[in-house]
Amino acid sequence: MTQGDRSAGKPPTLNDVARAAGVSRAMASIVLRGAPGAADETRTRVLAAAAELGYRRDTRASLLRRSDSRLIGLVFQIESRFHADLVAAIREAVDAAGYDLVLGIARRRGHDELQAIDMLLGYRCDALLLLGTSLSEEVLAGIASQRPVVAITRRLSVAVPGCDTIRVSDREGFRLLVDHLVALGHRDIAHVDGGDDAKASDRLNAYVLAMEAHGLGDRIRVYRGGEWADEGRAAARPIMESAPLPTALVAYNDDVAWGVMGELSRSGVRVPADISVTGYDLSRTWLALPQRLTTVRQDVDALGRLSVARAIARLQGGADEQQDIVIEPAFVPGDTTGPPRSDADSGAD
Amino acid sequence: MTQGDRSAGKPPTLNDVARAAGVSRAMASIVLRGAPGAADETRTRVLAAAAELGYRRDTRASLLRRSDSRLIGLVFQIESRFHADLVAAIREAVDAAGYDLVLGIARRRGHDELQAIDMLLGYRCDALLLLGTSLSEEVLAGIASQRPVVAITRRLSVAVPGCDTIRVSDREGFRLLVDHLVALGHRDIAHVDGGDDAKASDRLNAYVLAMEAHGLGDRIRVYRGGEWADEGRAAARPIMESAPLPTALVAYNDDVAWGVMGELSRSGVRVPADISVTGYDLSRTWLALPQRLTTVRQDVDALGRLSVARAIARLQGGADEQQDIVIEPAFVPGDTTGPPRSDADSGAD
DNA sequence: AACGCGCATTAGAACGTTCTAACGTGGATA
DNA sequence: TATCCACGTTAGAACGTTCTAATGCGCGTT
Repeated sequence: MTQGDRSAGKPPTLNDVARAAGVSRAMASIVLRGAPGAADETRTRVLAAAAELGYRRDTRASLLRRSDSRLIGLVFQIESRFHADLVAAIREAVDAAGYDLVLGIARRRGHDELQAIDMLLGYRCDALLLLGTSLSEEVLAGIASQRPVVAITRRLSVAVPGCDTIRVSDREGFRLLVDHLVALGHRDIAHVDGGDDAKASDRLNAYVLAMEAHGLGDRIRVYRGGEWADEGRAAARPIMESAPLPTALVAYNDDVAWGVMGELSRSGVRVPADISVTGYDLSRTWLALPQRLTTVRQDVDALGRLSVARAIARLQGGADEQQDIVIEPAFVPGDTTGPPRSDADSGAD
Repeated sequence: MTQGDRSAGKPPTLNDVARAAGVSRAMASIVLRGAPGAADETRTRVLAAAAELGYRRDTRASLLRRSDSRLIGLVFQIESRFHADLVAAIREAVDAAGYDLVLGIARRRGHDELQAIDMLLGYRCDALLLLGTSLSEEVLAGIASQRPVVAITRRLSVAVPGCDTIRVSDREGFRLLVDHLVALGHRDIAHVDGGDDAKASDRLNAYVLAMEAHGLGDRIRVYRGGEWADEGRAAARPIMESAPLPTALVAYNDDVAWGVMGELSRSGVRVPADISVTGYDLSRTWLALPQRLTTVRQDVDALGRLSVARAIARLQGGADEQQDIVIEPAFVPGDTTGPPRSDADSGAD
């Protein structure tokens, strides 16, 4: 009674359970972690004692002692709708694999992405998943030398040992969008780009390639956008001030597309009557709206499943060669695209 | 050379740093944690050694040994836009207070909220913040008996020792909305409720009270909604089939409002010409859209700051009485509300 | 009867950190 | 000169778990 005052605030420990069940601490550990090597009778006795005491394993101690942490770290941007969808999918996959997920938040402007990674490394996560990271290949190499890294929706310009990537083919995605618009009769198709975002140049190139494939190289026009809806809104003014208004806009992603459309709408420009707009991602959030955005679906479930699988493959060894997994996108028709206005300079030259 | 192969995968430990700096492990610990009691010369020497080796403190061990974990756990719904805003604000406040944040995801249908809490308790967080929890007072009491809990945007029907709450006054919020609509000339103001969500009955009551305050008790009408945009969309059909169409809808939150509006729009009902709609929350996401939702702002920065402050006050003791913090909401006019159509039965009786 | 094997169980070390209690040392005070 | 104190420093225990190696035991085989 005078020793081991469990009655107080301290949560019960493995020792308490062992004592209550009349076994050694080691035995209690074996039972509670479901390891083989305990008699059925003992097992039930220990479990009963644990339940009785309200025992809960101390994760800190467990992680410290374990050889493999079975912990996967994930850095994402809390403000991104697309990231939210992806995090949910990843969580599912990580659960299914029997791992635990530790979340690190990177805020919108991404200055603290490194801080989040630092925290995850502090927990000694087995592997790191980075969502839409904007870190340089050099920095990534430094991190990947410590833990396996999977960069999701990111392409590397230089191979980084220990760092795999997984992404949807932007080239294919933008080809689908431009094909669609061209089929509708558009030629003046402009791009609202991703600004400083990591994937911006990829998607810009994809847009350029798609345009050139249709012989529209001279119609290429790019407006500065960004990653977020308000950056899309900011792009509306220069667009509306353009001499011949483009008849279609291919935006960097869904959020930017909605931002542009919002501002255009406010100025009386109608979508798709006056101008067609496309997005990229298929974020679930926007599905509630009356208008369905013509966009390209990045399959978050597949991205989640495959990235987790890749990380675990690394951990279990025998997967040392750097991989760049590419998923094919799917075109999703909506009602923000239509034929160009007849008074637009469709086939002027 | 044969002992302590730091060159291998193992990250350097405090022992390695101490050895490299020629001090004891305890001294290295003091320096690296910025504790007082080390000579300046020693301090620089240890820091240099740590930097040289690329030392990073092992959070697991540190947490295990520390008396106070300085860890605050937060459970939120990854799919909620409003939660995303709030998480960002909380993160800010937790950072500022010198604590660390551990995130637990509850998925949309909330079945795994307990699982997330379990995980946070496993890390022995000092305190728990629960966002829009749907747990019963009984379950909350069980958790709050172990750690201080702050339930955010939640009201308790029974006082739960150890569990504080913080919320925006729904009563005041709905009063503002109904006042606004009545001032515009509306009388047939219906409510699209929160379905099974925890706050649903609170807001329903708030709506009823506001209606009665205007002598509109006989005009009270409630449609089943929910917490999410698609539940709002599902509410559109019964609304449109109503005998006299309500001239205004007060929705449970922004997401539901957008869902309802989306479906109404698709059916040719125009907002606000044919029907006025209001939301609740002021989620940042929707600000990009051309239409500004008339809604009520829940100040996420204040909610975040105050809830963290409350949790920390509990931890530092002397704050044992249960608190129910209420913040006043702010009316945010938008363009989804306007005067009712003249052919509606405005003053029929 | 001696041996080997599989099984349940346990003592004790280990994980990397922080805390407690002590130590030595120099300088100021009595 | 003896005493005290502040300060920098350290040895060693502690946190709660898991891992390693060993122990005892019953049973079938040689």
